[in-house]
Amino acid sequence: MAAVERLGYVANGAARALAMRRTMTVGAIVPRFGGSSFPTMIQALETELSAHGYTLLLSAPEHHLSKEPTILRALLERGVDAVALLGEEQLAHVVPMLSASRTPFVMMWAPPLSTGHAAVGFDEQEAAALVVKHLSALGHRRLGFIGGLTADNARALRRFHGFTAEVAKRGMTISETAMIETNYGFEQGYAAMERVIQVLGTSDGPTAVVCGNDYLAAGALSALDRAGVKVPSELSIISFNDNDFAPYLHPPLTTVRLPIREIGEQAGVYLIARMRGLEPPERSPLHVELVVRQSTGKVPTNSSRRRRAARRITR
Amino acid sequence: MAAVERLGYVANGAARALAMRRTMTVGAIVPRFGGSSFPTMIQALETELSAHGYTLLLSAPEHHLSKEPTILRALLERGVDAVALLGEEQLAHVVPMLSASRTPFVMMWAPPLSTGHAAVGFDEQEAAALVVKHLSALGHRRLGFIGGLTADNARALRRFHGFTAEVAKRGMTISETAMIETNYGFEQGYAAMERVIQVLGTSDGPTAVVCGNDYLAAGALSALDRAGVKVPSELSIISFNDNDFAPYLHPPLTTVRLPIREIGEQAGVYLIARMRGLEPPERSPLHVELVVRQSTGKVPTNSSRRRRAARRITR
DNA sequence: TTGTATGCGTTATCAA
DNA sequence: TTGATAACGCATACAA
Repeated sequence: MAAVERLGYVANGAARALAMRRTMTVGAIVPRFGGSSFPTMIQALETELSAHGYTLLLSAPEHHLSKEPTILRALLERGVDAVALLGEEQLAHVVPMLSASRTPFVMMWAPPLSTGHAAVGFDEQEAAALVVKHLSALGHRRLGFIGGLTADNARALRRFHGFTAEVAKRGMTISETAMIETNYGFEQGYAAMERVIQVLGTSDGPTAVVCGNDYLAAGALSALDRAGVKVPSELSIISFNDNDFAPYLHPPLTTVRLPIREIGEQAGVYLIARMRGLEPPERSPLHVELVVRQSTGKVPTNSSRRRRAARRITR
Repeated sequence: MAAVERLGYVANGAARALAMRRTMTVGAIVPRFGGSSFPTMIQALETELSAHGYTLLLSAPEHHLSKEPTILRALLERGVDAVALLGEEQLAHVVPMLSASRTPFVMMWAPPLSTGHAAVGFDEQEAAALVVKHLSALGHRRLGFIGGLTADNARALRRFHGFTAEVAKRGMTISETAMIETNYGFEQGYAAMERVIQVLGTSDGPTAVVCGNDYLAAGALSALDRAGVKVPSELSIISFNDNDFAPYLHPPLTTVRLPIREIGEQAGVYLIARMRGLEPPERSPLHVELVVRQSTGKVPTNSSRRRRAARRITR
């Protein structure tokens, strides 16, 4: 080791990889990486991997389903020992290629058991249900939803389904013009809320709107502010908290906190076990959590007024 | 190629790297990656690299100056053809190791010529000066600054210096209690602004506060909202726009837009040229830009009142 | 054009 | 324990 130090010797990983038949490298394919909440997940993944001597090879295609098999191929040619993918929707060639090369892989932010492959995620529908329940408890009966594009985003789709299912289950109604699908982003949230504002107070108007993520929520809040609509007394907003900043918005929103860091962490743990030929440890389910930051937002209804009156009497 | 397709053949990159003496891989060391504005930069870098057949090996140490030479070493052992570093402050061993292995490297988000090494960044002091000039033009005379920790963050330090220098140059004054250094973050911005609120209206109180990035700004806005302070009529806020969301806050802030994506892009272009043994193209300087989103925020002064009166008379 | 041998730097195997 | 040697899979230079 003294000689190593003195001569500045650095091992040749290519030669080592050739002889050992492993590169101590893990690939990740994460589309639309910048401007999303994926970096948090990737940071956690990288931390876990590097703690065990692995290095992360990151591919960040600009478009999700960029049709080229070349991305995964490039990773496999680099000899990655395992691969982490984003989402369960993968191009047809992906899984076969991975299987053919006997490369362990895991799908991140995907429903655990749906595809038959290893996946780590949380129950997005439950998260949406949590939100609807909360609004229901506050007395809201008519809701809107500003969410991501469901066509190319399975996560947005699950949130949307969770939302509509719970609304139906509770006999609540949906404001048609306040059901908006759009790209994630501030401008998009702003534009969407501008449309919702048109129907506020009308028979189609919602008393609460669920935002698919905090970028949308921030934009929506801006639009409401500009229009002079009071949050949450005139319209309640609640948001999925992809980026953990909705609770700090102005006014702070009630949110569902999503375990994003944990996805990366568990994905790392899983892959490391697989690469070592060990049985991956039982994964503890990831929990979503409602974080209430608004004290108001309760919609007074006749029945709740009656209950309050009744309570007073009992005392 | 038909046989390749049929047999599912995938080249062995390790063997290829051994023979070719290059891996077509670039390493990046980017500390505190999640929750920062670095992902935008990295996405751009990766896009540029992958367009030329290179793959990105990402290291994301949790702490900036994690004392271990092992991070760079791991990258070099993987045989990266080039390395991208964040910032100009590097551990003593970094540059020597890179030079010894004759690995091209570039420092991202660093002042272009200060270190004698290749660096791509923008003039952060100019950005700060732009902000101060703007506030000065609005009539502000007494400013505060809520910024990042300057001790371990050269970028925050440059912004701070640019701010104080321009304030001094213009004969403006500084509100001592409104000069706050803290970690970037919503909570931190909130807490910092709470302290500033204490002195608002007093002789030490600022009429405008510059926020070191948009996380801080969002927190600060929340604190102001809670305290019932009107923005910008009672206190103006302006922010460096690391994450491009300050313009969409509530109320939208005037910001300095920073060319973050462009850093990654130029770093990629530079490294690719170096790896090919070509002379890197002349780099066009990266420009910061003031984005005004607040129509108000003007502080009425005696002189401006006089001017307005004068104008009225002229008509 | 097609085939063959050698080197790349390490690990692993086997013999001493 | 130490030393020599054969893979590892590809690129390249050279020969046919």
